[in-house]
Amino acid sequence: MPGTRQLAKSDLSPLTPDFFARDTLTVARALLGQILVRRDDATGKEIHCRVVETEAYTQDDPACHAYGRTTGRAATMYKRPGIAYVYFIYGMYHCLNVITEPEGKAGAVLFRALEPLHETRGPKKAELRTFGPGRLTKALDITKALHNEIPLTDPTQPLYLVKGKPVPKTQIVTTTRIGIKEARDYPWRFYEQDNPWVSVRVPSP
DNA sequence: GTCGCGATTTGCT
DNA sequence: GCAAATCGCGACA
Repeated sequence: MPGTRQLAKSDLSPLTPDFFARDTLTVARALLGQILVRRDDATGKEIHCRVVETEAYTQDDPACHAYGRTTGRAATMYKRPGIAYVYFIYGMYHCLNVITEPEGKAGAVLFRALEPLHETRGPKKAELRTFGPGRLTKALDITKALHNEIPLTDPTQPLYLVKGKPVPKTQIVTTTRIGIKEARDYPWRFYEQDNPWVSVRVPSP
């Protein structure tokens, strides 16, 4: 269909396992600007969100669930790159991560904030409250029971990632992670500068 | 089996 | 600013 403004198929191409089978910090930055798709199979409706804030967790990182552990929930972090790691926290919230590094090496990126692409109102009045790791899973109905360990590289899944426009390096803010005791000083949180959907911004000078 | 606490959010002081 | 909500997981017995 020449001349139409319909999205080209390549615009919806999923991220591949190769994208995730890299250094966790690289993936955490590269994920900014990519698109998370949530499909409701009952209605066929899809919600598309840009990734605007991430955090990295690695095997050698004292704040990581897989630090010194290979069993229990930590086992997920050693599995195939590109699958989801969803855990339940504080008795009421789920957190969404994607597994990184080659299989056998633990690593994950936590999704901390998303920008819903068809949300017309700002974060404060938004129907979809997708800023903050606990809020975004609630807004998109993401749960451990339904979504843990599903491949986010597979568009037949109700939750998956497709290619977006990467956020340029100059627009990425690098800072410390939120809500952890260990390794508080690691600069392993990344977000898109000036994006209103970011959960916690570094105080401006 | 029991205990303490967490990659959070909200509401109240 | 601070504490409550609320339960799975990991540590220890």
